[in-house]
Amino acid sequence: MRSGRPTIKKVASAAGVSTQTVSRVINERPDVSPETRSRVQKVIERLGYQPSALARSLIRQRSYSLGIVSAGLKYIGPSRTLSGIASVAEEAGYSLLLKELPRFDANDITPIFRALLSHHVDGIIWAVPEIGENRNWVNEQTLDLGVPIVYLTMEPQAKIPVVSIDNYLGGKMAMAHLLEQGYRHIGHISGPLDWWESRQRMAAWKDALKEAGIEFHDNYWAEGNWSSTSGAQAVAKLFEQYPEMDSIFVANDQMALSVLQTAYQKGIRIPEELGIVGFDNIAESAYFCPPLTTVQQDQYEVAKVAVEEMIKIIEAGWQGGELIEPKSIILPPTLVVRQSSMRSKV
Amino acid sequence: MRSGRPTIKKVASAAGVSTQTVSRVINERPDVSPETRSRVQKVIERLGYQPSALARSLIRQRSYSLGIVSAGLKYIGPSRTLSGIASVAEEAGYSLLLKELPRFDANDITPIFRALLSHHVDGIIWAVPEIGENRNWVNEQTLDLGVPIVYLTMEPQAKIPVVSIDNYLGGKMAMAHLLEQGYRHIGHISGPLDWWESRQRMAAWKDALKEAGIEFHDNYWAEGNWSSTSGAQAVAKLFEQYPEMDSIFVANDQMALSVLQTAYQKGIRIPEELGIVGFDNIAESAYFCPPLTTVQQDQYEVAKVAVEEMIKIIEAGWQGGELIEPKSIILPPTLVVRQSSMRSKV
DNA sequence: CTGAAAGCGCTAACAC
DNA sequence: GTGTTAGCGCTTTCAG
Repeated sequence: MRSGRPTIKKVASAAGVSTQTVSRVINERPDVSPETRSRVQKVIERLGYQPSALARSLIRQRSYSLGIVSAGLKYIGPSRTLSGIASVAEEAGYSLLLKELPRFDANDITPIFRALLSHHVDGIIWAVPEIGENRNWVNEQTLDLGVPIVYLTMEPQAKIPVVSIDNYLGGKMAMAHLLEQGYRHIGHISGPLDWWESRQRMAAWKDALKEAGIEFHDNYWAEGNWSSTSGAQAVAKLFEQYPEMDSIFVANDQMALSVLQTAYQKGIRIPEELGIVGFDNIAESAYFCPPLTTVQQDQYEVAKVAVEEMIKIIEAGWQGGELIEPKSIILPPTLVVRQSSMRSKV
Repeated sequence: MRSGRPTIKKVASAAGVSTQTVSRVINERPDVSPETRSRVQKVIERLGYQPSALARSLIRQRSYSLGIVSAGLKYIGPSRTLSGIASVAEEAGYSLLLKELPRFDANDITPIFRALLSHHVDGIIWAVPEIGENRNWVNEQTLDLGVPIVYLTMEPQAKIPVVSIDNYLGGKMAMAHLLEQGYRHIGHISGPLDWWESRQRMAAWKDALKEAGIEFHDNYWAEGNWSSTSGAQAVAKLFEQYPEMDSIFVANDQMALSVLQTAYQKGIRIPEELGIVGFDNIAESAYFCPPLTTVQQDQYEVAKVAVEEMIKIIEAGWQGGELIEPKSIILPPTLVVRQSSMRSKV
């Protein structure tokens, strides 16, 4: 069988004290005599004793662990977010229990919550983008889990803590830049419109056109599904539907990549004949041909803020003080200007 | 305070039975009368009772949870691996405790193990690539954690369970393809040479040259650090050092991307004047200009095999049967041929 | 078939 | 300062 980790009992008997005294030592309580303390310390070292987080969680009714629900980890966005969550949580002394949804639009979330709660997590970070109906449960009355939830990437709502990038603002920044560069026939390749983020980015495009006094037509945009493949199809459609088009605001970098490829194949010069702005600033986009102008979202910052918010809520609830009024936090993206949109060299 | 989840006691008293009867019901033991069972079931439903995984782990000395140690989650490789681990573990009924190392070459792994063990994980999957000295501890005598460890992406060793892609074979496949296409002056851009994977890929390049009777010179290769930026520098160096070069085997797709960009800027035609093969098959590589030939590693499969192996070891150890002889599992990659290396159109 | 008692590893509350 | 008792939520004997 297993070698068996030492328990508090073993340490106690090896040091010739009671388990309570050992407990006091490992919790750094003041009421232990220096001699006893150091004697116990030595035994702990020698035996390589490590207190059981499980037993502690049970008795303290506090686990110092967070449940993280994620989806699409094989994509770069979600994994960057997770990476941020992991490092910030680590630093704050929280462990992470990870659950990945099999699909973005997974509806049956009950087992997820059950599993997380059965491990007594102190809070849950819902790091799944808002898509279609996949947030319907948020306001259900039955949703009293007894632990706080912080949501990432969803439409801010009253009484719910949400942390997200301002996708609308990002779209506006992209559009302002294109307009400033003198482009007037700006097309749009959107993400799937059941995604909240897609709709935000598209709304920014529409509003920017309107505000610039440019007429809008349904031929001016096409829907993709974030993949490069869908981007290639969307841009082909746009070239047909909108021949005067002189630039495109593309809802992510992967799709923008295939726009560049298509333009290259057709001999269309970028940025002279066609300006391109993407969204996300993936690592590769600085090395596209030509380098891609794009809206950068700082996923790490989102994660950091989310974890900090989570911990704040947990501590507040636990100290019995009045509960924190849940608030939404929307972070601004930044525009990274590169060659693909620099028509007017300054 | 918290609403407080119902405990087995509450269920028991609400159903008018003892706690073990409830226990028997939730564990689907046969020795409960149908009437009692259904009565208890109903109370469980009504109260939304969920047994505490913590308490269970404590008493069963078995947590059904795995510790996953990862690094560089913001990169696509590690996150694809994690994604695979998450879904396979989920399916097998195991929870995941995630720890991310702050750096790839983090040396102080003791706190990681302590944290994981304090949560009574049944096993640990070490999903950190082998770099420099970061595996020195593997064979230390002190490393008797009492739980099995499965290692990903490292040099197979006796008595240690390792799951990895065959990087050497991948390199050989890339080289065989280039040679078959008639390229003879094949350069190499390696990853950082303290990475085991880099060395494997580079060794394949060298050996393939040798086997093809092509002389080798130190001017024929340059070292990168996986990033596109480093790839740009490396290829610039190669063009200088090795003017006759007619093709390059690049150790990952990101660096290959900047080779394509450089060639484009210099007006070098690909694949006619310069053949390129990458490694990884990231999603974007099919949309590079031109589309990139590359060696595909199936990270998901690696993850799947690793989790299955882990569970096998756990179950074997737990059932008291003789321990499984640890074995290494090396999976073959596949070659994805695209335009960047298709000099001889068939 | 069902319940009572003991205990997983730890800590809170009280004694001494 | 230190030990004793009780109990977190559950399961495992062992009676009945």
